[in-house]
Amino acid sequence: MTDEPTGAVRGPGRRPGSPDTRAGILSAARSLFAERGLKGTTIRAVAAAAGVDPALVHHYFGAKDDLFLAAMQIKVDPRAAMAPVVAGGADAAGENLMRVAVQVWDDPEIRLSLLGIARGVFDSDTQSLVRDGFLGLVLGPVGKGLDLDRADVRMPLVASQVFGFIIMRYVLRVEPLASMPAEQVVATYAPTLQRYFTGDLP
Amino acid sequence: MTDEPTGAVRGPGRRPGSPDTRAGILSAARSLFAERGLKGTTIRAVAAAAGVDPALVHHYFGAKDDLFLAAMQIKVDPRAAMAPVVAGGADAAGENLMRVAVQVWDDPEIRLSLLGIARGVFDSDTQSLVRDGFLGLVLGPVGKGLDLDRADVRMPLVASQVFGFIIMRYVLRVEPLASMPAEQVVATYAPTLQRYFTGDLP
DNA sequence: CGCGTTATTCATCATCTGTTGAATTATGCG
DNA sequence: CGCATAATTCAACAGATGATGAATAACGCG
Repeated sequence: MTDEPTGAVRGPGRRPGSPDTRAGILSAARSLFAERGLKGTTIRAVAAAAGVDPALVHHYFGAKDDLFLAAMQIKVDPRAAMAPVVAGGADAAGENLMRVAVQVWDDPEIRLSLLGIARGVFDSDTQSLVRDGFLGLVLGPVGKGLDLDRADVRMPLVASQVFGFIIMRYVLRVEPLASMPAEQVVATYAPTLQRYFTGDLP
Repeated sequence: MTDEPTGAVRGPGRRPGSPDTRAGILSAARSLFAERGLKGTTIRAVAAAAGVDPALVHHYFGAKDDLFLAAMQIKVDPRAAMAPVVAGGADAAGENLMRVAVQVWDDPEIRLSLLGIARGVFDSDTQSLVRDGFLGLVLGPVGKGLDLDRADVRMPLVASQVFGFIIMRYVLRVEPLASMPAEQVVATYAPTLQRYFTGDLP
């Protein structure tokens, strides 16, 4: 019969050619943490989503909080992330933000960290964890004398404003997310947002 | 000696003149749910905050989800809540919203339901619970033919936008909430918000 | 090949959590 | 007063959860 011993590898011991289990766990953790928050996500659920044993999660990442912090580590240079927005000067910032916003919205990793805070998906303890890690990421270079100005802080603030609207409509189900004219929303906000970049707003 | 048997009432049985235990439980539940979310709040924590036994919580409210829904029940007539905003017509809406916004921000009960959704404090399961209860509250009268227009839906949408900014600064600790010029923020947004009420925005 | 190292699972523990049922005391109605 | 009813606590259970340590299998270097 077509009895291929494919899959169903049982018992302990190293697996033959497993690609990158560590990345798989991180990916699964990101999705689940973003969806259900810290307390709502169990190590077992992460392990199941990654197709591994819960013990392996601990083996790689230690305690649950450590896994969470690891999942929050997005490798985005704030200066680079800011560049496409401020390209063309303050005049184009509003319009540029529109494209960046849609981009970020479609990027699960960035969305997790930015929106994770903006949405406040997490309980207060978790928010402290995220905030500290995020502030370290965004403001860290400043502390190291890299001469970033406040625009780096403005980006997540402004972006969260834009996304807040979208999220709000999504949560309230005023209309499905699929039919959401994100561009239109951002364009509407652009004049106000632009003033952030010109410095007219605190 | 001054040995008053005040407090420290041990053992089962009815307590002498307990004021309103049920309300105390609800109040504690509101605070904790707002602070830590559904999954982050335990029945034991609610009971401890209310100074009663966990079993009593179940006795009054049944399952945890039932308690949560009970805690979400805010007795606010959306038409009445909307009135001070739309008073004076669309021209004054932006300014009126400023006062209402500050009011709502200071009202823990309203804040819990409105911001609870806006912040997305809760996991996805919880959000469904909240959303259903909230939509029932806001849109229920419409279903019953009370002829509310979309302004009732706009209010939480707009308010969440305003509050979203405040929350964002609070979470990121750009500056402490106490020194936040809420009026200035709302005033800044007023022109855009106003267009919601005049119907220029979807 | 031999052997240390790494990857992986299994079984298990201690703890926390939601929930229940019995026991106990006050209240109020007749 | 006597007794049903409501209020309240205690003890306990079953399930889930974070975490650990031993066992096992593949890998890679000499």
